[in-house]
Amino acid sequence: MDKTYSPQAIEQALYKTWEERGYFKPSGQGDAYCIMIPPPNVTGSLHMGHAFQHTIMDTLTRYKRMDGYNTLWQVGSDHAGIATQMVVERQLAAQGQTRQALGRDAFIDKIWDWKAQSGGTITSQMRRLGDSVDWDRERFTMDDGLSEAVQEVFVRLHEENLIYRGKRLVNWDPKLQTAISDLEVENKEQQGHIWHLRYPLADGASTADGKNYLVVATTRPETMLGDVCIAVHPDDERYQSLVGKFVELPLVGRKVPIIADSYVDKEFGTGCVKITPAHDFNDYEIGKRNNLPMIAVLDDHAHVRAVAGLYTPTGESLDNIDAFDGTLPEAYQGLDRFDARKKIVADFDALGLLDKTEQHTNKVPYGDRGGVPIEPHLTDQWYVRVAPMAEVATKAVEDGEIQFVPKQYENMYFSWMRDIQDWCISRQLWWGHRIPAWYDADGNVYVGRDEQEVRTKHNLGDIKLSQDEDVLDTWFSSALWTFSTLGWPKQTDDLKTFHPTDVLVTGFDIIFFWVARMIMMTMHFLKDENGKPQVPFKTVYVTGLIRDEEGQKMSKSKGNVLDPLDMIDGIDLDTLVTKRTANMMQPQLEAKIKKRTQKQFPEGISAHGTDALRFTLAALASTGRDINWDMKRLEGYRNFCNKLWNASRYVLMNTEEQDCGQAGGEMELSLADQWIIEQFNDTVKQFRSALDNYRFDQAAGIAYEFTWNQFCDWYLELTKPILFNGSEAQLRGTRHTLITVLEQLLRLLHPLLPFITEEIWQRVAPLAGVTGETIMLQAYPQVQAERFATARDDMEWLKQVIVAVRNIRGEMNLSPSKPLPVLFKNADATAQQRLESNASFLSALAKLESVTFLTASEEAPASATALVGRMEIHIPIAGLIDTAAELARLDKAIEKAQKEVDLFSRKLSNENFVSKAPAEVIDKERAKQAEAIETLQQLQQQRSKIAAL
RNA sequence: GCGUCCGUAGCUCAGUUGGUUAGAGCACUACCUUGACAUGGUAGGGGUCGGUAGUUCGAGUCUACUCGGACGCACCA
Repeated sequence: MDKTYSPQAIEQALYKTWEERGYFKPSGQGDAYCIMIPPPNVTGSLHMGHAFQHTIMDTLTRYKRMDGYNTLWQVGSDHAGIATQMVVERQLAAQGQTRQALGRDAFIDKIWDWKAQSGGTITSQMRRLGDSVDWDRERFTMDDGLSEAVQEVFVRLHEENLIYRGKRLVNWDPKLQTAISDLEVENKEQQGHIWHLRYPLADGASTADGKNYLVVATTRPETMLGDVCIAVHPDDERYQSLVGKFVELPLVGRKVPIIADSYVDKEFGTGCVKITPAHDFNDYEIGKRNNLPMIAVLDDHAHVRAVAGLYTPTGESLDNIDAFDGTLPEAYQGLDRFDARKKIVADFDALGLLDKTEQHTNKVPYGDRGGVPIEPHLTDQWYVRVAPMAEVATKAVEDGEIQFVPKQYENMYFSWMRDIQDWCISRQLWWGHRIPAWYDADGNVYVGRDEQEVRTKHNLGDIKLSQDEDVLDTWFSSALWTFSTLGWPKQTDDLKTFHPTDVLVTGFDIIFFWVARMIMMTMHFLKDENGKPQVPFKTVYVTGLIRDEEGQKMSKSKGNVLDPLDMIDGIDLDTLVTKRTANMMQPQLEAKIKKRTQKQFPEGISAHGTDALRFTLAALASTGRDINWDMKRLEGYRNFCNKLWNASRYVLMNTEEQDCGQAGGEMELSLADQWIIEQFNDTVKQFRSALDNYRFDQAAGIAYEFTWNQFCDWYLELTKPILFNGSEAQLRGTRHTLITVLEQLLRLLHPLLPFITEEIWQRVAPLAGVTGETIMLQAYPQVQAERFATARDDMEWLKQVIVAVRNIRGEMNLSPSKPLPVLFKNADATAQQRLESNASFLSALAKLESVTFLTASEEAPASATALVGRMEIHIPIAGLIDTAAELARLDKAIEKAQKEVDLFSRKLSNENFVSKAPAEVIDKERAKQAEAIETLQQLQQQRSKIAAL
């Protein structure tokens, strides 16, 4: 083996072998264990958050696979409707083309081209991360099978009246020209204005205080073109007498009524609200409640129309409203919404109808993709009636059929499910699943699996039909992921075997988008043999966000994004800067990002390898918490890998071509051998329990502690005296222990550190008498019955003695190379036995020259001392050290002991404590007090002895 | 406005149902090229757990209030 661990030399070749040999496939044996990958965007790339989630999924998958389960990690990607279409449109724009010019079919072909070209990015990244997914089952939301599932679900839901089409107010993105769901709207706080407009009262009416106008406050004056009434609170004494009367709508010259509705807040603004049902969600509700018509004044581009759309409260078209035919004032026709706003304010001002203008902070809805303000817009859309499905889905979590880890996310889930809105599933895009609905010339709609089915079912003969132009929300297909990937609507063996799946690993940000909808859809369509709805998964492990060192979210515009592959392979500064500043939408940020990057990574990033990255992510994965990324941790865990590598080198150097006892022969296990076997057994127990409880941070800690602090620091050192001086039987015992413990340790660590463990295991396994092609398919270590209980106690005690001697050496500044004579006093029979039978360990690790036992009556010479229990350790200091240093050392120890004595005395002299605390607690405190007093006395005696010199 | 989470050593984080003298990694100090490893070894320094008030024999751990930060939901004419 090379002296230094170099991940780049081993990782990729190993993965290739694993994949080629089909190790990632379900074994077909044992209970099923299945994880569905959250499908990443097919044309995207993996970021640190993915690396994090994939580490967790792969760790679980490898653990369960080794533990004998029929394990499937299902892989695939989604088509990311808007995002992908935007990317390709941008490419077209760069060539001076538009999708409209290209036409629908040609444009979709372009997207498939783009998918073919960029779709490999993610899969190659996943291979670099070591993901043990079954590549032969890779699925894509737009492939034939999944498309069939989408269609089937749509048709069936429609038949069940759970999907309907209607003209409703939706969130409309005027830039992307499509509807989006509530979830895709981000409310941004913004400094704006609120305008107070005067609406003259009609028919000579006047307000209580004698004015001939009402004042309404609005942040969106341009919508006044579509006002249908003024609303006041029914209890508002200022306006009660005006209810039922009318105002003259300025600029448009329509008369609209004054109505009473308790939605209005008397305290806010003037207490009068203009109502525009076609342009505001609250107004829409008021309109429906009060049976008011709707006047839509903006078109799909959010420009003022020439002729407004006129509708009944439920969305049917009207020719006119009270003789108003919809024609809007010429002055505003064709104006963009914001230009219209300016002009309307100016015109009110000119007419003396602008009462006042105030500064106002309000929240403006923005589309999370297009980045422009969303316009509430009346359009025909398809909806899923989710309430009935939500009820079932909520109950599944309430009843514990599905559990969130950490549990607190269940609250978030419940709060969303409680007042869930119907889901707008149609999108005015080209890239996606085309809605399986056809229209005849009269606008009648027919839903079916294909045109032929529709014609047959509805006896349409050969009349002209045209399919709905729209596609479905990407999340509609993602919602079917757990069962569509397994072959549904066919009743496949895979479905029977792997569904319901076991764990879903995902970020909290898509609990609503994805998790909740998956639960609803799955439970609606999949039933077990008793007809009971099947959950898609039993556990939802929710991860936090990976942030940068300063706790900032990683984002392209901040220029603080880290690519997991750069953690693995390393990257030089220039390349990193180039990467971070490429394709900036805002070029002015470039300089800032460059500076920041140069400051953060003056030397670039060095290579750390996949294993170190994975271990770091696991170690940082405390539940339910965001992770502030820390390069130092990554470095530390690369060092850990190096440690494991070199420890293995040591083991191999001492076992290769040696008799490790595999062929029989007398074998004697040393105390250290026995101790490490028990330590390892404990570690297996803890490690498994950590994984079973999704505590990857603890698992990493347990692995680190055992490997470095026990196996390397103690055990390997303890084998040296035996390997250099042991008998045949002892050699065989120690070599056997070395190689078998290492072999098992590698198996234990494999789920977290797949590459390094496989690489080493290939050499180690034969020496340990283990056969098999790969560590991946070896049995996972099991907890064994305890074999060497006393060895563990003996060794832990011996370690204390060694540490005590080292401590004296360190504190007294004695050269590490100088062997020291040591005298033991007050050694009881057990202590003496422990010391005598392990003299070689003691001498080697504490570097001793001689060991002497003093009887009770023998006086120790002037010494530096330490206590282990009641036993005194003396290292004669004559000629070695100055007494001042030893006095200082003792003073420190005395101070500490004194503190303890005080603490326990205080506790035990507390009447309340003694009378109320449980007896066992008191006994424990008493014992500790006695111990502390004895320690203090011994130290004080020793001090006076030294002081007397 | 409603709700959730977080605030523990210089930094990043653990700390299970309240019970020893609060832990780890990194960073720091001293010494050490010892035949697995300087991506190393040995020893060491460092926090009273955001604040206040409570409950309790006992609180980092429970309660209330409070300060600071993150997030979710709702509202804003």
